[in-house]
Amino acid sequence: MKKTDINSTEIAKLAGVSRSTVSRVINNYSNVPAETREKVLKVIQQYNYFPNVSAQVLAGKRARTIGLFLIEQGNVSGDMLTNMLIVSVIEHASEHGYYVLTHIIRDAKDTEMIKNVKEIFFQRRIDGGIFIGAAIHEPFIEELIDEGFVIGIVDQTLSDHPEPNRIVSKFNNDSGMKQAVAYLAGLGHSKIGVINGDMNRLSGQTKYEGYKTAMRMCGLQVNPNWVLNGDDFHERSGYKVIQKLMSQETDLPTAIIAANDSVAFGAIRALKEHKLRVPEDLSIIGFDDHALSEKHHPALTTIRVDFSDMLKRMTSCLITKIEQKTLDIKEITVDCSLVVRESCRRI
Amino acid sequence: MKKTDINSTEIAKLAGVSRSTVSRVINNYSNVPAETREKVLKVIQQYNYFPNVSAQVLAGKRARTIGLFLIEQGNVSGDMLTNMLIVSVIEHASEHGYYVLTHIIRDAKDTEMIKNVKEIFFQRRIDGGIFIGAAIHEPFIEELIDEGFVIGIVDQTLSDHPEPNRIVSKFNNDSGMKQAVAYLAGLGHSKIGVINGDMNRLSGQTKYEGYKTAMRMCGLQVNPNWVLNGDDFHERSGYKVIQKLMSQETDLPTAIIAANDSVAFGAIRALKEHKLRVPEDLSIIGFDDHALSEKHHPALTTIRVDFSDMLKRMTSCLITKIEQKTLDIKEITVDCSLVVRESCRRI
DNA sequence: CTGAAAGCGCTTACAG
DNA sequence: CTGAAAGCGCTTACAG
Repeated sequence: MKKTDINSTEIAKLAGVSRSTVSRVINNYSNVPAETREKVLKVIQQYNYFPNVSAQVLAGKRARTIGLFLIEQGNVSGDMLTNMLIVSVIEHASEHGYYVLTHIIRDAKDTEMIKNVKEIFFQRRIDGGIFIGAAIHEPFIEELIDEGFVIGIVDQTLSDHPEPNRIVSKFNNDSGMKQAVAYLAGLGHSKIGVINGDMNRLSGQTKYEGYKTAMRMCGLQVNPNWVLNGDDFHERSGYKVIQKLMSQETDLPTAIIAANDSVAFGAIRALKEHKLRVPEDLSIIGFDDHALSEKHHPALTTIRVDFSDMLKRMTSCLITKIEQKTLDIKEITVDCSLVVRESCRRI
Repeated sequence: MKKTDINSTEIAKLAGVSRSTVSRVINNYSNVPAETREKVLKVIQQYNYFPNVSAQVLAGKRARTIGLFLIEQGNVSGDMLTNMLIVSVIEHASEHGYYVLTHIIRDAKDTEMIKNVKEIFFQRRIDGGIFIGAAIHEPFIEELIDEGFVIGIVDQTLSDHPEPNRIVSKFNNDSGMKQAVAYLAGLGHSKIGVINGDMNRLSGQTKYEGYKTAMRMCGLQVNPNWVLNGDDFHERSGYKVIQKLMSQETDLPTAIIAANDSVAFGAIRALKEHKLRVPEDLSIIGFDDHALSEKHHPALTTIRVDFSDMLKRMTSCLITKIEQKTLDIKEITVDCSLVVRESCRRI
C-alpha cells in the first residue's frame, strides 16, 4: 500500500510548475502569486507530501531539532522532576515547531559517552542543545561552545562567559536560603543545620554559601557539626548523611535545611529509623517543591522553584538564538519562594 | 574558534585518498586494507570529523532515530511512570546506537496534531516509531502502517493485523485479574468491585473482561453496582467514581480492584474523605506497581507490570525490524504478578 | 583495492 | 514572477 515516495519533482510536475516554485511555496516566499501558491498547495495536500528533512538540512535549512542532555548517574527514571523537565522542553519546543532529541549522559567523565554527545552536534542532528545536571565546569560543554554550537546550560552563571552562543539559567538560591533560615528563625530555631548537595554543581555551592550568609544575617552561628556534606542531590545522600550524624556523639540541631526535597526525604527516612519524628523532634525544610513533597508524611515545607517555567524560557531563548534573531537575555534567573507545610514546628 | 566544518573531501585530501575510500572506512567496508584504514581513521580522529547525518540519510543510510509518541491528554509531566517509559526507550535505543525523538500527542483527535505526527514520519526524521497510550483503533496509526513505516504499539494485539511492519506488546491482564480476585477471595472477600479504566484502550477492556472471568472462576457474583466506570487511567478518575458511588444509596463492596495504581490512589483519597479507611473498611488492589505505590499510605497491594522490560524488548524489536533483519517475534507479551502490601485485609 | 561519477531531495542565487 | 542550474555532503554501483 506504501505510496512510493513522492518528491518535489513529482509535485512540480503535477502542479505544472518547476521545483523552484514548489520550494518557494513551501518556504513561504513572498514573490509567489496567490494563484500559483494555491495550485501548488493543493497538490501538496492531495499527495500528502512532506519535504524530506535531510535534503532540506543539507541544502541549508535548520534541522528544527534541539538536543536535551540529562547528566544523571543514577536512576533518572525514578524521578518525577526529571520527567517534568523533559516534558517541559518537549512541549515548549513543539510550540516553536521544534523537535527534541533526548539523551542521557550517565557519566560525564566517560570518554566514549562524551564522544557520543559531540557526535550528535557534529553530525548536525540538532541545531542546539540544553544541558541539565552539568558540573560547574564541564570541559566537553565548553568545547561545544567554542565550536560555535548554541548551548543552554541549566544552573550556571554567565559571569565570565561572554560567548554569544551560551545561554544559562541560574537559581536564586541565596534568596531561597534566606527565606528558609528566616522562617526557621521566626519559629524560634537557632540550631539550624544544612545538608549540602553536590558541590561540583553550582547549586551545591550557592546553596551552601546562601545558608552561611543567611545565618549570619539572622545573627545565628553555623555549627560545623551540623554542616552535613552529602554526595549529590538524591534521597540516598540525605539518608546517609543523617545516619552518619546519628552515629556521632554530637548535639543535634533543631532544624535542618536540605539541599533539595529528595535529600530531605532521605533525611527524614533516616531520622525515622532513629525514632526521631519530623517535625516534633526535628524540623526539616527542602528545596524544589518536588511533586511528592505535598503527599509526603509529613508534608514537606520547602522552597519552591518553578522548573517548568525556567525550561520554557530556556527553550525559547535557545530557539531564538538558533534562529539568529537578536537575543537580549542570555541569562535566565529563577526565583523561588517558601511553601509552608508540616515539616517544621515552632520551638 | 569554530573550526570551519570539515567534510569528507577534506579528510580525503588530508589522508591522500578519495572520498570513496573515506566513506568505505566510515562504513566499515571489508575491502579496505588495514593500513589505508588506519591512515584515514587517524585523520578522522585528529580533525574530530563526524559525517553529516543529513547527507548520509539522503544518500540512503538510516537516520538511526526512532520516534516515541506519548498519547496523553493531561499531565504527562506529573507521572513517574511516563518518565520511566521515556527513559527506558532512550536508554535501550542508545544501546543500539539509535537516538529518540520524543513527541507528545495531547489529543489524538486533533487533525493538526495528527498532521504533525505524520510529518515526522514522512519527512524521514525517524526510521520508525513507538506509540504509547493509543486507543484500540487509531486511524492515523493504521495509515502510517499502511504507508510501510515500522511501528510499535504498546497495549495492542496482533490478531488480525498481519502487517510485517507492525510490532505490538500486550499485557496479560487476564492473569493479573485472576491473581487479584484469587488473592481477595483467599482473604475471604466475595463482594468485590472493579473500577474500569479507559474502555477505548485495550487494557481497559481486557482488565474488565479479566475481572468478569476471574469472578466467575472463583464462583463469585459480579454486582453491577460495583462495576464503576472511570474515564481513564488517572487519579482523578478513581476519585470521581468513588464519590459517585458514595452518593448513591447502595451497599458497598468489601474490596475493589482499580484499573491501575493511580486510579487506586484517587479512590483511596475519596474514601478517606468519606471517613472510610483502607484496608480496615475496604480493601483495594491496583495495577502497575507505580513507583509511589510502595510509599503510599497505606502501601498499595498491586499487580506489578514490568514496563521497563517491555519497552526494552519493544525498542529492540523495532530496531531489528528497521534494520531489516528477520524478526520472528512481533508480539511481545508482558506478564504480571501480585505484590502484596497493606491495602487489603482478611475479613 | 580504489577512484570518478551519479544520485539522494532539497534550496537559492542567478538570469530573464 | 519563474525556471535552469549549482550545490549541500554523503554513499555506492561501476569500471578498472
